[in-house]
Amino acid sequence: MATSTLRKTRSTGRPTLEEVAQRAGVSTITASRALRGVGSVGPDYVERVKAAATALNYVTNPAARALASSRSDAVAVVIPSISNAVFVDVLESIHSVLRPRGYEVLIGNSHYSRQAEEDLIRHYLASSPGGLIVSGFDRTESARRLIDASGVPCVHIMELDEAAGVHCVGFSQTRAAQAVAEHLVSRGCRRNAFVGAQLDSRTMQRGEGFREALKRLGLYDPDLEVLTPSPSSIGLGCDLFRQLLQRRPDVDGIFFGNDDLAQGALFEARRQGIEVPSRVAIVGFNDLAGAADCVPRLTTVRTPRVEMGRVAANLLLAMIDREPIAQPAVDLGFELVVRESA
Amino acid sequence: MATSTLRKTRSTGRPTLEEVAQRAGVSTITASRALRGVGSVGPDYVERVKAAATALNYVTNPAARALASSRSDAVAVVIPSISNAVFVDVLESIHSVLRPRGYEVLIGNSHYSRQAEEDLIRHYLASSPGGLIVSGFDRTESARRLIDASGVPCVHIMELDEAAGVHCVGFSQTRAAQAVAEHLVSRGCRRNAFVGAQLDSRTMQRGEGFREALKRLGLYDPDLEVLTPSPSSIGLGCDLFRQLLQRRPDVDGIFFGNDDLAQGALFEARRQGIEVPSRVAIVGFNDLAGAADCVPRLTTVRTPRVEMGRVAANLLLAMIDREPIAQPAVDLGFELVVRESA
DNA sequence: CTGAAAGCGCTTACAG
DNA sequence: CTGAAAGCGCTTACAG
Repeated sequence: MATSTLRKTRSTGRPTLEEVAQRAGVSTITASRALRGVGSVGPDYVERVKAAATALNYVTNPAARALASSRSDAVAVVIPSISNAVFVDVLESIHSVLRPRGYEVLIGNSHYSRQAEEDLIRHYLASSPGGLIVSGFDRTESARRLIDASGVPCVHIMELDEAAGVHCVGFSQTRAAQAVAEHLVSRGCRRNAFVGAQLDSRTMQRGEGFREALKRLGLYDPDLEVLTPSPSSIGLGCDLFRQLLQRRPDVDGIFFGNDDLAQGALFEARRQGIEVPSRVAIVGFNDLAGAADCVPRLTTVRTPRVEMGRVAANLLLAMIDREPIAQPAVDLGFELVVRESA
Repeated sequence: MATSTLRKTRSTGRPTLEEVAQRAGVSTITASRALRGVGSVGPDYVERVKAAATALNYVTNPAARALASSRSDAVAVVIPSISNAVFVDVLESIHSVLRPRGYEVLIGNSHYSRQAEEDLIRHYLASSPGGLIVSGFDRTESARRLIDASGVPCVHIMELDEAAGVHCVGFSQTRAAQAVAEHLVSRGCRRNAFVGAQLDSRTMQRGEGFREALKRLGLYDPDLEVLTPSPSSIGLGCDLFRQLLQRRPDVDGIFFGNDDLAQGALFEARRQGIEVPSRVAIVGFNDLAGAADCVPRLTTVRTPRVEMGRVAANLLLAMIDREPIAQPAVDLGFELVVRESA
C-alpha cells in the first residue's frame, strides 16, 4: 500500500502535524505556524491547514510541543487545602479562565505544610509550567528561591504584599479583621474573643488585626484569644465555643477565623440555650455556603474568591504573554455582611 | 572550555539524562533503565547512576518521557462538580494515592454537562494519559466510544455496573435510598417525600430506589416527589422545604437527595417553628460536614467517599501495571446513620 | 511569506 | 547485562 511508507515504527496511531501538512500540501513548519497563528503565513494556507486538521481530527501532541518549545501549556496552582471551600472557589474560578485559553490546571495540595509546598513547587517547576499560582507569602526560603530562579511567571493569591516585583491578588486580612472588631464594639460588645484554627498565616493575620483594633479601642483581653492548630470545621467550632463559654461566661462577642467554626458555634449555642446575638454576638469569615441561611443568619466577612481567581488568572496570562502589567498588586477588598448573629 | 562542547543550542539549563549518564560513566539508556528500575542493570551501575542523579539534582523531563514512550504519567479524573463536597473528598483521596506513586492528577470538571464531559474526555485522551477515572455511567455514546477505543485504563466511580469489562468502584444508590424509605416508614412516617436537585443520574437513582420501596410498602404518593434541576445548596433546601410544607402540610417524612438540602430544611423548619422530627422527619444523603453537629443532628446515609477514591486509584494502578484484576466491580456499600432528625 | 535541517530529552527496538 | 541507533512529534533558528 502506498500509505504504508508513511507509517512510523512507533506511531501512536493519532494523526500528526506531518500528515496534516501533507494533506494541506504545505511543509510541516508552515502547518505548525498556521495552527498556532504565529509568524506570517498566507491566509489561503492557513485555511487549508485548518481544514486538513479538522478533517483529520488532529490534536496537537502536548508532550511533543512541550519538548520542542521547552514550555508547557500547564499552569500549576498550589493551595494549602482542597477541603476548605475557600480554595475550591478560587480554584474553580482560575480554572474557568485558564481552561478555555488552552491551559491545563495542575493542582498541588500542600495540606498546610511548608515542606510539602516546597516539594510541590520543585516538582511543578521541574516540568517548566507556563505559569504558577501560589497562596500567600508564608513559605520556605528554598521555595522562594526556586520560584525566583525559575523565571516562571508567578502570581500570589489571598494576601497582599507591596514589595516590588511581586505579583499578587488578594485583600487585607488585617483590615478585614479590624472591621469585624469595630463592628462588634459598635454594637456594644465589650469582651470580644478571637477563635482561630489551623494557625495558617491568614488566620494569624486576622487574629492580629482583631487584636490591634481592640487594643486601640482599649478593649483587648489576651485571655480571650483561642488558638488551635486543629483544622477548622463545624465540629471544632462546637467544641471551642463550649469550652470558651465555660471558661469565660462573660464573653459577649466572638470572631471566628472561618465560617465553619462560627456555624458550629451557632449550633452549640442553640443546644445550650445561649441566645445569639443578645447574650453573645458571633461573626464568621468568608461568607461560605449556609452563612446566609443558618439560624440566626451569620454576620461574616465576604471575601472575593471568585474575583480573586479570575483576576489572578488574567494577570498570569498577561505575564505569560509578556504584556505590560499595569498593577502588580491588586487589592480586591472585602465586605462586612451584617446579618443576624452580630 | 571543555564543557562547552556539551552545551546544546536549545538547552533548558536543567540537567539531562545524558549528563547523569556521563557522570556515572554509563550509556544514556543504562541510566534511563537504572532510574526507572526496569530491565536488568548491574546493581553497582544502578547505585552510581542514582548517585549521579542526586548530585546533579536531576529530574526527568516528563514531556520527553511522554513523547518517547507515548504514555504519560498523568491520570485524568473527570467529575461533574468541584463545589460539591462529595467529589472533593473522592478527589482528595485519589490524589493521596496517585501523587506518591508519581502520577499527576488532572482534574476535569464537567459541570454536570454531558457534552462538556465528552469534550473533556476527548481532550485528556488526546494526550494519552496513563489512566482515566470518570463518574458514573451516564454519558454520551461518543464519550463511551472514545474511552473504549483509546485503550486507556478506565475506572468508573460512584455507581455500580455489573457489565463485563467495566471497572467500577461505588455503591448502590438505589439500595441506599431503599434503606432510607424503610427507616422512615419503620419510625411511623406515612407521607414520605423525596426532594432532589440537580437531577444528575445519582439523584435520580436515589429517587427511584425511594419510590420503589414506598410502592412496595403501599405508601407511594407521586405528589410527594419534588425535583428541580437547580444545583443543590443549603439555600435551595430552605426554599424547597418551605414550598413543600405549604403545598402538603401533611407530609411527615422527607428524604433529601443531598445533605445540604436537608440542612437548609432544618434551618427553615426552625425558623417556621416546625418540629423535627416529631412533626416531620428529615433524612439527608452523604453525611457531609456539619451533619453530625447541626440541630437536630442529621440522620443521613454515609457514603464511602474516601475509600472509593482509594480503591479506585489502586484499581487503576493495577490496570496500568497490567496486573490481574480480582474484582472489576467493587461494591463499597453505605451506612444509614440514624441521629436525631429522623 | 515559506521551508530544510537540527534539536528538544527521553525510550523503544534491536543487537550483542 | 549493556549500548548504538533511531525515533517520538513537535518547534527553534537559520536561510532564502
